Amino acid sequence: MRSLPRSRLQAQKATLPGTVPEGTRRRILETALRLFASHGFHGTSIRDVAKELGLQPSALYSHFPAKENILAELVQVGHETLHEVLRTALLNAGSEPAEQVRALVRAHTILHATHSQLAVVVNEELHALPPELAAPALALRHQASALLLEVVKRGVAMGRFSPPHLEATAAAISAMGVRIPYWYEPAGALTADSLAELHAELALRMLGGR
Amino acid sequence: MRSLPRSRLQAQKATLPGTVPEGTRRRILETALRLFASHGFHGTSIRDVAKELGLQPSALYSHFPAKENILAELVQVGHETLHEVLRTALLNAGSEPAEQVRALVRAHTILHATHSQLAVVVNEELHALPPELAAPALALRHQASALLLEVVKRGVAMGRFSPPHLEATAAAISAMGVRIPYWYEPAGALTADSLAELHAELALRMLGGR
DNA sequence: GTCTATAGACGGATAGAC
DNA sequence: GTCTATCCGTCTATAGAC
Repeated sequence: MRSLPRSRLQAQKATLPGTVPEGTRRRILETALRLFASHGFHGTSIRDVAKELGLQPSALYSHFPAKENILAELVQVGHETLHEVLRTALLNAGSEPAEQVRALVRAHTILHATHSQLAVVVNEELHALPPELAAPALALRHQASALLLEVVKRGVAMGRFSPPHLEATAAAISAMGVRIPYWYEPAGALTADSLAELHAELALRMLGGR
Repeated sequence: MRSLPRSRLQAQKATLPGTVPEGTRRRILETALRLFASHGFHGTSIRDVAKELGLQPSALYSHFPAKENILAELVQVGHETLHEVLRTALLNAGSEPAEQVRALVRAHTILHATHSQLAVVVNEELHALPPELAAPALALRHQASALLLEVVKRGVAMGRFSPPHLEATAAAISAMGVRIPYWYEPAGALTADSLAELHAELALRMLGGR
């Protein structure tokens, strides 16, 4: 990345959710997260990450066996966080399908609005991992998308929802969240909580739930 | 790209819309489109493109001055096509806001469903271009998104729509289309036309237009 | 317009001292 | 755990013959 052309995302804080302990290892992950989000995995070199941290390139190999393992850990943390956040939201929601959809969409929206860079890396750079490193994250992803689909199906069965198409509507609801990093500005007038309410409302409209 | 890890998209036909004449130049663009969509711009080398075409790497430089000019042309064609398709759709629609939204969403959906690879490259690899090469495409993109926003605003002013939030709802409508390449399978049961109708319906539900 | 050959920079990763 | 130094493969791009 000698040229440093454009940046995919404005370089924000790059905070890492989850339970990664403080230290150089975590600083590597946070720096790589920021650079991968801006320039992509293949557009970022080990030297770029090291320079940003004031380290020599070889120092990184005391913390990760290879460059792709840095990405793998980011992707894994991202998927674990998503899955955890959705699962908790659903557990804390009532039994009414509309409330469950609200809870899922709110959690999905807030996660994407507050961890934009991780969302971008998880969604755009997963393909750079060899299958064996991507597999655990893919399994979590399928579980997460199944959560919404099941709630929607149950709502339809109970006569609460009337979406024009199950999978396409679930995909549209999910798409709202996934696209947040590309237009939403946290510093703007719209708070993450407000956006979460908005998306919940739009989801229920799509489902015919109101 | 010695390792060839994962592929972001199933390798389809990779047809190029627009008016690029037949010949080696076009074959380069189509091959690069397929490889950029699968492995990204930085994950694809000039050698990869040449090998796929049965050419030597140096032969490509008779057609393009540099690798980034191949991407720039793909990005430009993609944005020109999008803008043209939306403009035409709007011209052929009536004056009723709901019909105009239907027309825009239908066109947006069909383009993304039938040119998935170009959509992916346009959306995920634009950042790899230096600003001066990306600028014309960015201008077209802003024009295109303004089309939807203006129709929505007019519909609100006429009392036809009642979206919970102008920009967020327009973003959600656009997101449906942009995410198509990541889940829709053209060979499946859902045709592009059916999906277009579905998305138009979902858009009008979000707008409170029915 | 395509070839062979290669220049010259940059890539990931390792060896070994401290 | 970080450093210096380096290996060596791949990268984009060019030179020059045909």
